[in-house]
Amino acid sequence: MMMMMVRKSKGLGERHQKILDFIASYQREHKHPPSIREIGEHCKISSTSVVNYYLDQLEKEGLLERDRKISRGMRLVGNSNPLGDMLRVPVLGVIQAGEPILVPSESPFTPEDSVEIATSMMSSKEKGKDLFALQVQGDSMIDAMVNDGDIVILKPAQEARNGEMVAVWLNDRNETTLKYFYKEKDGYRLQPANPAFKPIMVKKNESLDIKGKVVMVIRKVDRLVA
Amino acid sequence: MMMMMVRKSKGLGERHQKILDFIASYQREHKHPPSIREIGEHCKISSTSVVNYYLDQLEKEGLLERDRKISRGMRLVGNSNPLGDMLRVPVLGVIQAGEPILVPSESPFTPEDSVEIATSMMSSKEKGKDLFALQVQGDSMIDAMVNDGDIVILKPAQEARNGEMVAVWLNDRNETTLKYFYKEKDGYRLQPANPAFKPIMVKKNESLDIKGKVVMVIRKVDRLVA
DNA sequence: CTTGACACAGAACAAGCGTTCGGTTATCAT
DNA sequence: ATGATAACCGAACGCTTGTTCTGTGTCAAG
Repeated sequence: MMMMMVRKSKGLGERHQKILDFIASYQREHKHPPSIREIGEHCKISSTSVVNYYLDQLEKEGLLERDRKISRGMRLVGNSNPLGDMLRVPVLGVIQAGEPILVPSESPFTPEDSVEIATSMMSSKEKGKDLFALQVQGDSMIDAMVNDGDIVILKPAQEARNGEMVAVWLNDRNETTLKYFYKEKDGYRLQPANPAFKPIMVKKNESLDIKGKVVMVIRKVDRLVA
Repeated sequence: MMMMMVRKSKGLGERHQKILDFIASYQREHKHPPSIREIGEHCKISSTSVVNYYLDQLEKEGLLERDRKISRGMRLVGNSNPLGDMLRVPVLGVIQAGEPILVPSESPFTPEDSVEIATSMMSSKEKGKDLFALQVQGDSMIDAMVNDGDIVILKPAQEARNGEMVAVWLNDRNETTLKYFYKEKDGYRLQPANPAFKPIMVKKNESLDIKGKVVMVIRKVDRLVA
């Protein structure tokens, strides 16, 4: 006689996990959910009703959501969900001292590369798709706590409110830099993120060229350093 | 007589864009692609054949991929694709000087929160799901170029290779810190990421408690700073 | 004025697919 | 034993959905 998978409703069974894993991997590969029959084939379940049976259980346990009556109408919930909203932010070039910063309109070429950021990591209003990214080259931003190789995500802007971190072109110093912006009575104060560094004071008559607001800094540490 | 949308094959039309946008928003909402008829309804196209007609064009222009014969078998390609592979990394707690670092096995509770990272941002081998994240509290990591509030993504580890950034518990100093790890002849050298700081030398007999390797640092700058 | 492409509509067809129902086997408490 | 329940199978039903075919009005080139 055939052996049944004995589980008797004590939590998640092997079959449940296998189905969950398959949905995740299928979704990763095809970018859309599998059909009931496809799940059945892969998990060696010969009847669609059994797959449906398991899917219902997974839904009851809150691991899956189903849109009844519509084909492939399912999605994984919680940590197992491999797909999520993301923004593809184009990396327009590099930012370094001594060279003007690129802004989207100035970029002559299509972005060579881009970085993907989960929308859940973005604050509500930065989710517009005008964001762009730059890779920091050199150690000139260490006072802004930004390392060589870091990726900064920027939102185009020509002005800023107090406390916002901006990318500015300092004409008299001939350099691009990242600083917290503060408007003061006699001009502007550009405060480094690192409290060990002193602020830069810019007088009202001097030109202050804000290029964008920094919304995120990302550092991949998988590379080695000397 | 009825006015036709005249486009005559010169690039992308208004209709094409509307369809693209609808697929993206539908996918964002339902986590699976729409059906041809759903596209038609929303874009005011009364015939499924016309939707199919447009979908074919979008595919030819490389903006869409289609899995023929299967329901809702389509996906956006390139920058318009709102969905992508991501890892949900649990934020297990905070890391701060003076307190031991949490490692996954020590965490007694389910993660309160988590951060979503695109797998494309991860180097190949860190994609296992044993990663965890900690939020930095305080300014004690500024020599590691890590700011108050930053989120560090860690991979559990008890040992490290030269050049890797590790989270260590320094017993004699009674603090947690992030440093680049180097094994030397008489012990270990812990190098701050910021070149302005001096390395910490640890002798062989002293205890060096590596808790994990840092694979990424993320800083959300949308919050304001004093 | 014709011709042909383009942009549609509508209907019909055939798969794809979720759902349901009757039936079977195994395990377990009573 | 026996009934209840969980874990299945297989088949049928019918809606969903992609596909295809015929036809129509528009517009620009010849």
